[in-house]
Amino acid sequence: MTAIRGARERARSEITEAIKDEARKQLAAEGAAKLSLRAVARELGMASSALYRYFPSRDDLLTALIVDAYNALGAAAERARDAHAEPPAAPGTTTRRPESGATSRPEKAARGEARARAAEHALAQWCAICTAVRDWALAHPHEYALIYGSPVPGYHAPHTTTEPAARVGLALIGVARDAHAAGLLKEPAEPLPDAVVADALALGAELDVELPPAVLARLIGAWAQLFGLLSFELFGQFNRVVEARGAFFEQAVRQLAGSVGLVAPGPHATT
Amino acid sequence: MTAIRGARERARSEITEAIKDEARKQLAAEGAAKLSLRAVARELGMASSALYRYFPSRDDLLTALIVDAYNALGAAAERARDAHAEPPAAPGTTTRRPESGATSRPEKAARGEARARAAEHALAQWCAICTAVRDWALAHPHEYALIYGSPVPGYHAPHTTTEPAARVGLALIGVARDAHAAGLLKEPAEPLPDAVVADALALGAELDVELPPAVLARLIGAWAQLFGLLSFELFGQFNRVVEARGAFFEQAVRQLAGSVGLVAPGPHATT
DNA sequence: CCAACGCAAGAGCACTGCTCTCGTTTTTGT
DNA sequence: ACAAAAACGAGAGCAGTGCTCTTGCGTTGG
Repeated sequence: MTAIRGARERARSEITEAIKDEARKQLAAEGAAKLSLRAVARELGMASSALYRYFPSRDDLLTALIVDAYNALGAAAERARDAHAEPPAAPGTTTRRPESGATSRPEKAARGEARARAAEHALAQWCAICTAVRDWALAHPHEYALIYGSPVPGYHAPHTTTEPAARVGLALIGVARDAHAAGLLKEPAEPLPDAVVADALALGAELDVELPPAVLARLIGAWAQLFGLLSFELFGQFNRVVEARGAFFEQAVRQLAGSVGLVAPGPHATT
Repeated sequence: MTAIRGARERARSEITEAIKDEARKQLAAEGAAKLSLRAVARELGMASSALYRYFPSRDDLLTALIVDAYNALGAAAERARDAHAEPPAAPGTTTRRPESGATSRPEKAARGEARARAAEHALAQWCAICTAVRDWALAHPHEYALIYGSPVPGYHAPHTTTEPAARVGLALIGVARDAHAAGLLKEPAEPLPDAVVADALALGAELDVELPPAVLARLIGAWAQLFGLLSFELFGQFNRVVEARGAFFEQAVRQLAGSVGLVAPGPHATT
């Protein structure tokens, strides 16, 4: 059955993967523009024409690489988020504070401290996602350029790319959603154009996420700024302008978190 | 002299310009990747080899186009800024307010109103620059992709591009500088990493501009976000996410202005 | 006036994406 | 189990590319 007919299909998927691997290698070495089907075939020891059995055109190979890159980046972001997932109030796992007074402290203060810890957690998650995205981009600059640089000329993103492309955006929105559900989000009070509100509501409904339109709008802005910063850094726009790239990025990301309402709480009270 | 020997040189510069024009046409039609020297030569009725007398390689042609694009974009931004330049308190030019009471009003209130008007002007200038940049980008998407998309593979920006590339950034910084000089800038009080402060100070010294490091850092962030927004809009990342692109952009730009300290004053007082 | 230089044209090289054909191998239907 | 059908690999070939080299023509300057 699947084992017999699988022989071919497994060989096919293996070769497909080998082609993509070799293509990725050339991509990392020379960039998307210099990726050559013939060179890939040559390196794999097959005729160039045979490659067309696996990818009907060069653009299709690129599309496959794009999807993979989106998924790799999205996976990196989600991994960072999950590594900073909120621990379910397990005692003893985090920094144990002196419990000398037992429950003598007013419950309100304890709650406030828990809130502060949760808020800090949300902020850490936000920063972790952003840093993971940056790390991935720095490690795979050409793949980053492939997905966030100029689109290839005649190419219109097929539907298969839109879902992987949304993963980091969704991760960021998720952090905000959780914070909002926990009442940790300071909603910005600003007048919003009706059209923007409509877009935000539609987006919130489509993603099934409960967030004020203003927050959603700012999230999209933060999303764009995140990749604006990365594109500028990777594409050389920061040359002779920003030298401490990492520190600047960290700083900008924290400010970004603040702009969507994720505030870093002071030790006791947030002003 | 220059008129006689200019015969050749004028012909040369004319042909150079014709080549760039035709290249721009193909760029706008098909994108940078499909720009072909042979096609340009064909369209101009000359042998492809003749073209190499004017541009030693395809990358050099692209570089010339990049410089031109940076300059066109920068000029558009500066034009928008100058069109919204602060009128030198010429009476009768702006909305004339009723002077019934002559100088009966307290001087302090009049000054406050002038400050509010100036602040509004700075904000208008900021928004005008950003909108002009967006308009240019929407009108010349491929040229925008050429300068703010993925860099061409083997290509490292020569020194001639750095100056034109800085023009819109400088325009934005100029607005902030003027506002700061007029005492209209609300400096953000936030802890800044030392390395970022150092970069900001170095940049401020190099540009000879008096601005607090925090403002400069936020200006760079705003600069990156501006082009992050545009890249996302132009490269299709906003498909099925943001529909009211213009309104969203306007809104984001206003928020950006606020983040660098350019506050839109209320009719009488700023909270 | 003639050498020197700038210029245009053509041929040619190595490369690309892609198509078509032609055997071979593997899968599948009966 | 055998034949039909589908998938596959290799080669030749087409049109196109960037770029180099050589050749001849025209203008420029000593």
